[in-house]
Amino acid sequence: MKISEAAASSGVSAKMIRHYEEIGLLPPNVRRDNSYRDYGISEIHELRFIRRARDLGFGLSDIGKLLDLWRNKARHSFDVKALARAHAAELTRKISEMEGMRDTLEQLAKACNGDNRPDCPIINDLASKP
Amino acid sequence: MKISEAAASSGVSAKMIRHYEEIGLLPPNVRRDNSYRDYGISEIHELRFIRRARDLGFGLSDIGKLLDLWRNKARHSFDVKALARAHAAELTRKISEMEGMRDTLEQLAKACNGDNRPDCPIINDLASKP
DNA sequence: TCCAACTTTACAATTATGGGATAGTTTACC
DNA sequence: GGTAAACTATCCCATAATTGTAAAGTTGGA
Repeated sequence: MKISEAAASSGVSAKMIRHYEEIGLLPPNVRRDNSYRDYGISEIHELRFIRRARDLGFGLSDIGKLLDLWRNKARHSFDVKALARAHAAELTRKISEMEGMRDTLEQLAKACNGDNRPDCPIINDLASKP
Repeated sequence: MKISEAAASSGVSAKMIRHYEEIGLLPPNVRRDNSYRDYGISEIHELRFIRRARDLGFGLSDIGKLLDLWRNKARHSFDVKALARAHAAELTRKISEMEGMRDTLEQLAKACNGDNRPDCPIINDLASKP
């Protein structure tokens, strides 16, 4: 299977497949005589694994660890669980942070007339906070 | 006031002050004879404005627009409000996305034994989603 | 005067992805 | 068989915001 087919059936762009290979997330691909990369079913599975992990917000560093665990049949599920929980906690932290921003913004926007005059609590807040 | 003092009293690092100047967010700073940048009260206020906007998650492009509005005494508050609401909506969108990730992860983690055995619903999910 | 602490500029790294250029290869069609 | 479209390869650049580092010049106090 050529790279564009692998991309289509994994949901990872050809550009990214090459990139993941370059940074060592994927092992160097065997080339055919024409120097084209060649992909089989197992590579497609790896790419889908990466794609799903990306969709869940994992960073490439975590994905590398998850791939190692996946490949390791002697893995301990608590290692996987720890990675998942740590990432979930980080997501929760970011969510809280963003909720704080959004709530502040909504509060300020609610207090803003939104008319043709210049007076605006939003600008005032930005300008006056020490 | 030298740059490190401006940094200390605005909460924006010296590095970032120079960067904001370079990308045009701040006007070119008047230099003293020694080529050192010199800051006064009004510059500190601008820097604090930027810092507060960053704390609310605005991107530098939006911050540029907000600074223009702030400087423009003939501004219309609805322009400010529109920026704030658009950013709040974007935050909400990202929050939802991340909540989805987190909830999926927590659900999978809950179903994972987290013991010494390899079986793990998290890995299974990553490996099996098409 | 000398040294520490500062400032300057310039360049690189980070994270993950996309865009483009150029050169070589395959494939489909005539 | 030849030609053109479509593909692949590699390389460099760009994004957004921030930090780090290095080299060279400046200040200020002992």
